[in-house]
Amino acid sequence: MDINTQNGFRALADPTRRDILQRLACGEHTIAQLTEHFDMTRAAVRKHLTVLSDGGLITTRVSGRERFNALDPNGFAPIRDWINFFDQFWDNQLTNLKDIIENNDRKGPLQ
Amino acid sequence: MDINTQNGFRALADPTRRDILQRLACGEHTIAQLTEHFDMTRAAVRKHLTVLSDGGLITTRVSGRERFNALDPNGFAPIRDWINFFDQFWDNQLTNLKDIIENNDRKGPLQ
DNA sequence: TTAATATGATACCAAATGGTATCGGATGGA
DNA sequence: TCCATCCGATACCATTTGGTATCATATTAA
Repeated sequence: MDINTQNGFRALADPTRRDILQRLACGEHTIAQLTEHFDMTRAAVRKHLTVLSDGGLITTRVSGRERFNALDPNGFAPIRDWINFFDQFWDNQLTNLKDIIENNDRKGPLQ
Repeated sequence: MDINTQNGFRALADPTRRDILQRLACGEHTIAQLTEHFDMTRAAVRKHLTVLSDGGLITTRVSGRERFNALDPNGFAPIRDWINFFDQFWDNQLTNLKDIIENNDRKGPLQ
C-alpha cells in the first residue's frame, strides 16, 4: 500500500542503519565521518545512507566535495503512527480485560 | 546489540507481516485463516509467522490440529522505546530552534 | 474405520541484500 | 600546479529472504 511506510520500516530493519540514525541524532555527519565508526567500507556506508534516504529518515546537504547527512524528523511520523495503531489496540484489550474481570462477561475481539 | 529489538524491526520490515499483525488485531487466527487473505501458499504464511514469533510480536496457542496466532503486546515495547528516543530528540531540536529564534544564539547539537 | 483437514518438515529456487573492489571525477590545501 | 581526499558509479560476490513444491503426520468428522 504505502510505499513510504514500507521504505521507512525497511530502513529500520538493519542494525547498522539504526546505529547511523542514533549517531546523526548528535548532528550531521559526512560519509567519511560515519565510516570511522564501522568495520566496513565507505561504499557500504553510502549504500545504507541511500536506504535511509529512500525511507525518508535522513536528508542530505552537499557542500563542496563533502556530503552532510542529517535526520529528517518528518520521516519518523508514518512509523510512529503505525505503531500507535497497536497501542490503541492494547488499550482496548485492557478495557476488555477489565470488563471480563468486573462483569464476568466478554464483549470484545477476544471472542 | 539487542537481538530482540533487531528481530522485532526485522519482522516489521515486510508488508505481508505488517498486514498479518493488523489482522491479528481483530483476534487470533489460524494459519489457514490468514492464508485466505494472501496470494501465497500456507507454507509462506507460516514462515512469516515464524519471523513474527522470533520478533516477539505474536504468541501461539496450539489446539488439536490447529495453531492459533495472536498479538503479543509486550513485543512492541522495545520498538516503541527506540522510536521514542528520537521523539525526545525532536523536542530538543524544537527547543533549540526556539532558543535560536528568541535569543539569536545557538547552544545545541546543531553546532 | 476412513477420508478430509490443518499443519510440520524438507528441499529447492529466484531475487534482494549487504558487502568488497576498482575506477574515475571534483574539490581543497600546500 | 600537484597531490591528497571525499565522493559517485559500476561490477561483482556470498548470504539472506520470500516463495513454491512435495511428502509426512496428526486430528476431526462421518
